[in-house]
Parts: sequence; C-alpha cells; structure tokens
Amino acid sequence: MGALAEGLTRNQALVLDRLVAAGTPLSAYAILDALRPSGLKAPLQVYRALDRLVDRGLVHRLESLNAFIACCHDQHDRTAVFLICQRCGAVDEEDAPTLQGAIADLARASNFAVDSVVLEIKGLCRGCR
Amino acid sequence: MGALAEGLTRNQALVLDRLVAAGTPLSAYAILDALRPSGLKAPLQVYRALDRLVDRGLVHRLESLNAFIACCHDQHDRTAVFLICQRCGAVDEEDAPTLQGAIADLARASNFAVDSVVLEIKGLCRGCR
DNA sequence: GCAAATGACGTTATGCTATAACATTTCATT
DNA sequence: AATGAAATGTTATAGCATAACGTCATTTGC
Repeated sequence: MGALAEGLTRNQALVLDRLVAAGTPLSAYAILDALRPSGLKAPLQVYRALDRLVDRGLVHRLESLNAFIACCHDQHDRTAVFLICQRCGAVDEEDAPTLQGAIADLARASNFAVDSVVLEIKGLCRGCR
Repeated sequence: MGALAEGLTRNQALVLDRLVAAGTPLSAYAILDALRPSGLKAPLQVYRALDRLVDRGLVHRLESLNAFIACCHDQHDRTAVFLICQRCGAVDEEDAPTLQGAIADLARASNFAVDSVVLEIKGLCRGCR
C-alpha cells in the first residue's frame, strides 16, 4: 500500500490508493465496497475523504459520471479536460491551455468571474472508434 | 400555457412549459412537484419527458447541478456552454464557436471521436461579482 | 382490413448518490 | 494538561434516477 502523498489521513490514503490502483473512474459506493475489508463502513467516510482529496487536486470528480478519478499529473491544475470513452470507459485527462484561454476569453466577454470549470467530452477513444 | 413546440406530447409540453416559465434550472423532482396539480404523479413521467426534450435540443441537462434548463436559443446545433452563478443561481447559455474549435482540435490531436460535450463554468455573474 | 411494430403512458418498486446531525476521538500547539 | 481544529464513527434521511411490468394509441406494411 503506497503512501502516495504526504499528509494524508488513513481514510484519505485508502481512498486515494484505491483510485490510483483502479486507473479508471469509480463511484463513491464502489470505493466503499472495495474498502470494506479495510474497515470502512459508511458512505460518509468515503465522501469526506474524497472532499479533501478533491480540494488538494489529487482526485477529480467527473460530474457526468457521478464518479471520481485520481489525477494523473503531478501538478494539479484545477481545470482539467476529460476525454471519456463511451465504449471502453477509459478516461484521458488532458492539459488544454488553448481551451483555458478560450474559456477565459468567454468569461471576460460576459464579465463573469470563473471559479471552476467542468469540461467533459464524451465519445470514442483512439482504440474504440 | 403555450404550445411551445409542435409535436410534443402532453407530458412533454407540461415539462417544457414549466422549464421555460422558470427560466432557471429545475431538478426533475422540482418539476414533478410543480406539475402534480396537472396530474403528474411519478418521477418517471418527468424523466421520460425530459429525455425526449433533451434529445430534441429543447432542454439541456446541467450535469454539475443535476438539473435541467430550457434551451434559450431556437436552434441548437452546437455544443452549449453554461455560465453558472454560484451566488444568484442564474445560468447563462452561451454559443462559443471559439471553444468549439479548440475542443475539436484537442479531440483531433488525441484521435478521439466526439459525441457530446459537457462544459459548465461556475463562478460569479456580472451582477454578483 | 388487420397484424405487427413502435412509442408514449401509468404505476409500483427499487437502486444509486449524497448529506444532515450528533457524539467522539485525535493531534498539534500552547 | 488545556485548548482548538480537524478527522472520525454512526445512524438516519434526503435527493436523484431507473427497472420492470402492463396498457394504450398510432403508424406501417402486407
């Protein structure tokens, strides 16, 4: 079991380890089921750990899947772009500076102060198209 | 009570009218509660109507809110972008060709075939910032 | 015409997702 | 030790969405 990042509590480390091991999105309840042998018993234990991990940028929430995935980059830019394959379920996290710029431009034009961005693209990945 | 579009069934028209009248996002259950006087009784009646309306592009689903909003444009051939104010709850639907282009470029670079795009920007609107 | 296919509808039941509320524990700092 | 902040454990509940059944009306093709 890896100490994948410093300063994590036991529950947070368990949840993060599980997500990293999976490499794919997992629902909170799937995580809970996987961690029952480790002693977790209630959804709230998982949700609380996920909240902290998302705050730190170690985990991303996929709104369109109601699921969570470990961040695959070491630098945790808050605005990630996800390519979600509808056939195989793979999720690719992209860094998209061009998109960041376009979003910033759009927000500026509307006089809108951006806090966070949800950008999830669904379709078929390279291997499945 | 407008016949807001042709070819809608009674339930679909009820749901769409309610969303248009609201002008803001509504959850499926909020719609159901509003339409109980009109005879709707079960969530599935609302969800089925919403499915058809979303298929036609008359309604959008806001993934990050688990809610639905009437499309404010008459034609909707593009992917919509939503600016969601975290303070007043207003949702602004934008047409963003520049973003479309950036998304297409990104997908092309990853050899990813885009089916649909979820793009929801949260922050403070002009009046609330 | 009439059978088959289609799609909407109604209803009950169920499952999945997420948080409220409250008591307790842990741990760093003073 | 005393304090305060954060994490934990637990039960209960709220909120979101669909499965599975049967019915009805309309369209399509023979």
